[in-house]
Amino acid sequence: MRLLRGGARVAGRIVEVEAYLGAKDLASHAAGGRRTARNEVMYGPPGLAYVYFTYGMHFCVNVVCGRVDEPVAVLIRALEPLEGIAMMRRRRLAARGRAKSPLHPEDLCSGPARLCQSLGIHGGLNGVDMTISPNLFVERVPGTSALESLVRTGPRIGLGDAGNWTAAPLRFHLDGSRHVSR
DNA sequence: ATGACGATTTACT
DNA sequence: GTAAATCGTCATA
Repeated sequence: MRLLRGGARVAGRIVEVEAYLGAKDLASHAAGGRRTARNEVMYGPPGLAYVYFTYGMHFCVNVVCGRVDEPVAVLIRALEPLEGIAMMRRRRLAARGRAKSPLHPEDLCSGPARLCQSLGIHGGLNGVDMTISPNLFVERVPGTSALESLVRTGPRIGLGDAGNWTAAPLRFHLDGSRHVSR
């Protein structure tokens, strides 16, 4: 699968995701059935983009996957850059201000907030239909498949204490990809 | 009204 | 490994 940003035509292959499985998932923004202005689109139909702002400075993007009123979503954590790499680099450099460390190709989209910088994903895209919108969509890459043997699983990253759910193996990434988050 | 806390990134010791 | 940056959101009062 790949994530594509329209207009400037910037795209990447999805190589790392995390699943958030509804009201029972204590690590989810919708844990316990919490429903607020911020997470409202998680309760919408599948295919919507749930874009949220966090840590006072970063955006992250999810694909809503559950039925209406079921807050299931998949957080896109990393991409392998495919198109518009020069644009990605420009946006990342701009977002970092005058950072000192070098910006390697594998630093462009290897993290949920990094990929949002590279693709120019912001709060204005919250709620867009990713199956239709020319601005932001996900599509299958012809001739490819996520073979189970190439996908590894593990605990989700960056969670606080989420009880039983803290260590649930709901992070999935392509084995051996240099573009997954560190 | 207030305060604690992030589904993170970056730099520094 | 530890810590700073930085502010919207949410629970509590």
